[in-house]
Amino acid sequence: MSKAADTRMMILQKSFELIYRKGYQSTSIDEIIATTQVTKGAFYYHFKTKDDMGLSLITEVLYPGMYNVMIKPLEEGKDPAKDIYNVMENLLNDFVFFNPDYGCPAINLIEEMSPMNPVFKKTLSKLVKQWQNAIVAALNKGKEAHIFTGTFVPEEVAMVVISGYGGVRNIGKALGKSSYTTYLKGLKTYLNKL
Amino acid sequence: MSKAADTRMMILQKSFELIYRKGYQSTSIDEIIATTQVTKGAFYYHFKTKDDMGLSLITEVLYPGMYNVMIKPLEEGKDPAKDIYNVMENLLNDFVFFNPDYGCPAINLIEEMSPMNPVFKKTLSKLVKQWQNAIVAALNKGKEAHIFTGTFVPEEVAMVVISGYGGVRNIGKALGKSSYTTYLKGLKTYLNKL
DNA sequence: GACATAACATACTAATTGGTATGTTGGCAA
DNA sequence: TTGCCAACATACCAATTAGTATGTTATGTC
Repeated sequence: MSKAADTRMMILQKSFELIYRKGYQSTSIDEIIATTQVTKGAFYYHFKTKDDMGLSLITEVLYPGMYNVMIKPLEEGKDPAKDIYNVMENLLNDFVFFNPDYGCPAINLIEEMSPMNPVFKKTLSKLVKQWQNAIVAALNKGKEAHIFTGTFVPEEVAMVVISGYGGVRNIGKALGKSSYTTYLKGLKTYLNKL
Repeated sequence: MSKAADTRMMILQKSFELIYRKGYQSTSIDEIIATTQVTKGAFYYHFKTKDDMGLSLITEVLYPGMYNVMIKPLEEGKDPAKDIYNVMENLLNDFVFFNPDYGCPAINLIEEMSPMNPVFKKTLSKLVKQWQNAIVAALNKGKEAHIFTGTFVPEEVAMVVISGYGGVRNIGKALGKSSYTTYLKGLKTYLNKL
């Protein structure tokens, strides 16, 4: 990677951390260049506008990171109920970078930016749809393998699961990490009844 | 109500609408006084700071409004599973003031303000806890009346339900109102299996 | 080593922010 | 009718915002 690409990626990563903790609109360019030790000229050489940087951040940092944790395990796994639960537990408990106080960077951005900016909305909705598709595909694979006892609509289960994640990330900001534990127990019971 | 109290409440309600659509930090005092036709002097006569207004907004506008829709029906109802579903459907579909694009004002404020301001966090967490308690109480009443066939932990079910709401309000911002419909179907199936 | 351009650096700007200082006015008690 | 204070109104301010104009320096190519 060239030095310029290094600089660019460094700006994106540090910005990602700042925005994760403070929100997109509340993170100023001045603060970003202060923490990255990069000058304003350098910043605007790499990114046309703040939103250009924000969108690059989603596609180049958030997107790949989320794919590895939220989607890949579902594509590779064999027992959907267990796989979904493990993905969720991994997301909620094992990511030390993800703090209950600050929630999930993807959920935060959806919350803040979807109503403000249609380009953000579209970019972020892709992420949600991909997760949704991965969960539905996993459940359908499980159905074909006859490992479920009841009947259910995979799309509906996927929506309940995804919403649960987004919501517990939100509730966790107010009530703390104990929300995660309680939610995970409830999720396990739910998935086992499928 | 005195004229001064009228002015104060009018500021709170108009601010509530603005903040609901734009977020708390992105809604400026200047914009509030422009839409309320109230001068800056009047605003700062009624509220010490912006945060003072924000907190008043939560306790005096958001809180009472949410109580009527989220908690009261559960206290009065007889069939918890049905009651919980009805509250949710009512919240998601019947409130014309609540737009999928802008989500839920309470959830939005939790998302944005809990990490930034401990006073907001505490004030908002009360709202969540009250809803949680109401759901748990309703489920326990149902258990005593032996209307459930399975066994479950009410606290866990409450967390799954609350999280589901917060999450689908989030996802809905990205994917639109169809998320609500799918989620509600999944929720109904879930509640019927209790 | 000359030259071009990529990769930055510095200094500025106009607009917006929350908040304040200092007014003015309307209504009610004495 | 006078005096007083609640309830506003106006004019300002320092700090911060995203973005720009105009530099300088590093780096690869011939």
